[in-house]
Amino acid sequence: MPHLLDIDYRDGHIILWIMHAGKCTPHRIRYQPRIYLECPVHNRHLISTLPQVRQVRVEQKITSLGQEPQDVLALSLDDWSEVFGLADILEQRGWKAYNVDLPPARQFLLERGLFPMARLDWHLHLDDDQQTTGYTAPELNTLHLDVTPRSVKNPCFSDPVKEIRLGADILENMPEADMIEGLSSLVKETDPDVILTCGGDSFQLPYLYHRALEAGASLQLGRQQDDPPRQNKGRSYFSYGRIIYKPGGYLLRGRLHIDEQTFIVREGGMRGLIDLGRITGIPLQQLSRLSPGSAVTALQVDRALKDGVLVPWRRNLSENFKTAEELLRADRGALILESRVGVYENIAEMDFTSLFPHIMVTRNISPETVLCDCCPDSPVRVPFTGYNICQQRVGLIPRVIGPLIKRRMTYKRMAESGSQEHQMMQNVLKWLLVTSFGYMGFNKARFGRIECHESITAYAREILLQTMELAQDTGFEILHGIVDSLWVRGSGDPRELCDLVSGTVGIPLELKGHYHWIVFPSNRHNRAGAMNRYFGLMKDGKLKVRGIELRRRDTPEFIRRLQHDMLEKMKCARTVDELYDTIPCVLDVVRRYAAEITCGNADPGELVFTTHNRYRLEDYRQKGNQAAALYQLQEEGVEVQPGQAVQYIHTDHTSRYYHNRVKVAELIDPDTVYDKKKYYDITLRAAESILRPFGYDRYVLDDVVMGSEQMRVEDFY
DNA sequence: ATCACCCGGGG
DNA sequence: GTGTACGGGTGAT
Repeated sequence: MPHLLDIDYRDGHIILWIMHAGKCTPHRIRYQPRIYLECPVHNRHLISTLPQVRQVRVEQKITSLGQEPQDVLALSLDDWSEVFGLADILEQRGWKAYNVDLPPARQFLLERGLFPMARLDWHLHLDDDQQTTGYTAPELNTLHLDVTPRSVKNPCFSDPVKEIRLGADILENMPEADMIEGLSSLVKETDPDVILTCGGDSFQLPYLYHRALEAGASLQLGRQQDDPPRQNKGRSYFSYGRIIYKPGGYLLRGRLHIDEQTFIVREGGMRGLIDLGRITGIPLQQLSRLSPGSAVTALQVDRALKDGVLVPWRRNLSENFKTAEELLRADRGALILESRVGVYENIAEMDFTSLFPHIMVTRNISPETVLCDCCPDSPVRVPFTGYNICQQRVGLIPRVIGPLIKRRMTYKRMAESGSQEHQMMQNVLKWLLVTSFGYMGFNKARFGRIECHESITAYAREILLQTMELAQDTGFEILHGIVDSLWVRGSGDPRELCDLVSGTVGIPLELKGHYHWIVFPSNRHNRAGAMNRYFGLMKDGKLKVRGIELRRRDTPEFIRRLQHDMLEKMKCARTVDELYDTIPCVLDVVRRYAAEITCGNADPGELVFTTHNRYRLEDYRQKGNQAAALYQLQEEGVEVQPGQAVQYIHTDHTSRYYHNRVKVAELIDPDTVYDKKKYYDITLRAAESILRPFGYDRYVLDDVVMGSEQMRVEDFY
């Protein structure tokens, strides 16, 4: 049966790319996309005289969640390219425009009930069910594309192409133009549905197009001539508390260019992407380049549109600064306990699965249900804040999240029998669920509202407190708790506690496992318990480590190995007593690594710190290591966007000139000498992170290490 | 001492 | 087309 591979909108036409019997062909359909306008109906004739507007109809639509339908104008457009200008003119008259940022391809799919990868009948009508989990994904002819420039060390666009690989075929040892045209014909012959690249958006494709231009070769990777590569400037944006650099996407016509270095593909694979494409209705090339937050928004938009709700056009979203009062209210997050510092055995860990999504669904949290106008006297109140919640109808968010939780559970069950594909699909859905919460508190989120965010964390705190109470009532002692997890000790059966809590709260509390031993270290500066660092050995033999250097992406490989090797020694212990017995071996590890550093034998490549700069060089107010590294790169003519990685090693930590304190990784050569004293200090600090609970801080460790090596501080100089 | 700046999540 | 708040760390001033 035919399947819908991709969809495109061009020159007033929708192009459906239909796969069937190993071939993929385009089908052009005339299509007039629509925008909606909230304005007095008598203006319809005036509006229909506007040049781009083909037709104006009156329709009943909901313009705001939770309101009743009202008359609005539906404007059919001949051409979408001027839509923003048109919407601008209309809004300047004081009317409100809707569905303006809903691309024509998506409108078309929604209208016909279609979605990417849907199975179609011979008349190109839907022969599939969008919500089912029991569909078969079509066979996709998939080839991997890789391009290598001549210079491997510092690849740049001026380097000629050395080698091109497409699937099993290799093009090399020929003039560059021949190689590029060879690729074009190879793609045409093998006719893949999907071209996979590893970082194709950030390097391979822009590089190939650039080389094709330089060499005067023609390059075509799509099933039709690709758009001349747009000036795909990457963007830097703020997400998950840090700046992320996102390259512009290189999309093909009639063939999918999927870059594996995107969040959704990395977490869900091709199979997870297809699954998400089906339920969001977003074409796969675009979808693969979205953040999970945008994907979940897409699901919400999809649900809203199907319910007859219009999507307001939001432009020029200025940074709205929160007032002090708002901040005070909003930042009451979920509950985090201070851990009880120490080394423990026989600890059980229990987690609520998808706590926040479950709260949204079971407590009916949605922008239109929290503080709704219809139930001001409802007895159901959000804890701590006292907000009322709608008792009349189920909110948009629960209607989206509920089925999503169910879908994930289905895949999770199927994954239990070892299906890798279902594992990937449940994994990517997990990320949608996780971000669906954060999005609530995002001031620019489409269906976000700070009171929802607040209500969810309020419920979460109440639930964790309630759980702690039940645990204590049934004879358990609480050692640590973070948001949705609890570490307890006691003679009772933790499984019974889980069942009791699950029943009382209405959200499943799961026994994550038991620990042979677990360590909750104190703060580095005082004796208080750290709230987010611990490590322990689970009874299934796995180490669980949080918060320490090992887990950080800026940590040098050398330090990561050190902590890994230390923990490997501790892994032999089954009890706290045995754990103390391993300490001499662990100290040996520290000695070995410290000696390697002080002898100058460590590999500088393993000492590299990898950080992601938040600002551009001129915006750094404090000239630290990042700024120094950026400075060196700038001297070399390398431009670094905020969010891109910067790598450096410490070369002279005490130098008077900040830009001499480090050396950027690109400039490391065989003569580069690292700062032994600095790295010795870093090594001991990393060791301390693990050993402090056993009485070894970095000064004690210094004695232990130096004593055995018969070394003196003078050896450094 | 205080401020600037980095990182974190799961399997 | 872009979750927050916050704790924990290091390093500069």
